[in-house]
Amino acid sequence: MTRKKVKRVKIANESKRNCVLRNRTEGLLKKASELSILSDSDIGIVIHKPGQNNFTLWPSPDDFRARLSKFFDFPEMERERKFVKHDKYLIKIVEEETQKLRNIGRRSDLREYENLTNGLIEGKSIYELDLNQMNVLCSIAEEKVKELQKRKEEFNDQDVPILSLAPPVPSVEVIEAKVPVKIAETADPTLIENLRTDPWFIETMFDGQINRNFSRE
Amino acid sequence: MTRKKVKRVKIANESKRNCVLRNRTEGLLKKASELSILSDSDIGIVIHKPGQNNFTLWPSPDDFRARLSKFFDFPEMERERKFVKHDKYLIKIVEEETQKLRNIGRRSDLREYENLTNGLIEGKSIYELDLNQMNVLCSIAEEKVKELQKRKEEFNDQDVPILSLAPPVPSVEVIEAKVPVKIAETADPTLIENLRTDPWFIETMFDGQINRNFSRE
DNA sequence: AACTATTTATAATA
DNA sequence: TTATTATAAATAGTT
Repeated sequence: MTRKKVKRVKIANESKRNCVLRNRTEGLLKKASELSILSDSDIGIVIHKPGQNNFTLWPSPDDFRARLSKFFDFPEMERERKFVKHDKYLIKIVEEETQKLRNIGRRSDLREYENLTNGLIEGKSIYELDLNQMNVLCSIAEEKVKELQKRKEEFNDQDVPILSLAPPVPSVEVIEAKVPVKIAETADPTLIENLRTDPWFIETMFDGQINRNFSRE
Repeated sequence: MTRKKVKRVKIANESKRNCVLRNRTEGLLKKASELSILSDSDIGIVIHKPGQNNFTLWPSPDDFRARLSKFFDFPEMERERKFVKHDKYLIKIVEEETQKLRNIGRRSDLREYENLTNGLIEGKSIYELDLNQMNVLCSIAEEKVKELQKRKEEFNDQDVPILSLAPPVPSVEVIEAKVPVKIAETADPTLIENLRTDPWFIETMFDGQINRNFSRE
């Protein structure tokens, strides 16, 4: 029974991760088959688990190659490769997250968070953030950590990789903040540096925004 | 609102078909994104609407190519291309269809139908069927047509492409039938020939069984 | 591999 | 297009 909403984070437990890979691959291929038939289009899918030398090609490798070569028969598309648009569902997820925060009845840095995520949608990388923006994100991230820790106590869930974010750090006042708010317990440079390189943090805050979708009318 | 169970047939109405393509493509990419993150694997998808010179690549074309080239870095896989296994979900769908027929309290040709679909699962093509097998399929197909016509009256559904199967034909006794049953109103050679080339029939009876899945452990 | 409580996807509609 | 929502389908945790 789907007891929890799915968290968009790599599953820590390996056997569970492989189980999800098997089950969801089947689901994905079914969806692809349906889409292909219903809308009369050709679809090719490749799935690879890094380090496994193990590939799934759908449909058969022959069909897959045929579909690919059709694409490569259009070399003029090369010139358009830079036309990249964002996946709609990712934008939607960010909007929903923002709305969720709003509903919790949030503080003044919410507006900054919104600006931030809008900027990210338009292509800003996490490495271009200024200190205050990073602090805002850290603040929100920390709340997420607390939520997760609480949930961990409730469910003894072993799949939430929150350990890398502990322990709590002392508070620091933010200098040169665009939005002059005091952000408690988040501005420690070590924590920020940890976060900058923490895959869980990046995926939690920015989900798959690095991934992009390409489509040409 | 999803008012109906989805039929695995090409949608006749063009604007609806395009709508489905848009909506379900988004869904498919979302699923792919989730699978990729949750199970820590690389996925590439190409979607092409024939005649449109319009390709969707996911993730970005660069990422997509990178994932592909990883695959082509394993030339020894060429030797294993013939190892093709059937999509589990297709086998499941056939089983469910068979079960549905069984539940309707079916006739003696059900066993033949089962043998038939088993054969198809093991690779037999629709063109290898003998006359009786074709008759059995036609018999069942005709019932499906009746169901569809009934449903059409109920819902005035313009998307069911059943016209090509009408009109009804006179009955013929089957010769050399493995299972000696008289199959009414189905054995007219013209109808059979029509069916053999009717895409709706092929897709309805055999769904996506032509599609195959390749996987190597 | 089967079950089922939930979440998620989506077909028709507005 | 976008939004809504009733229903169908997928699936996480469990057995």
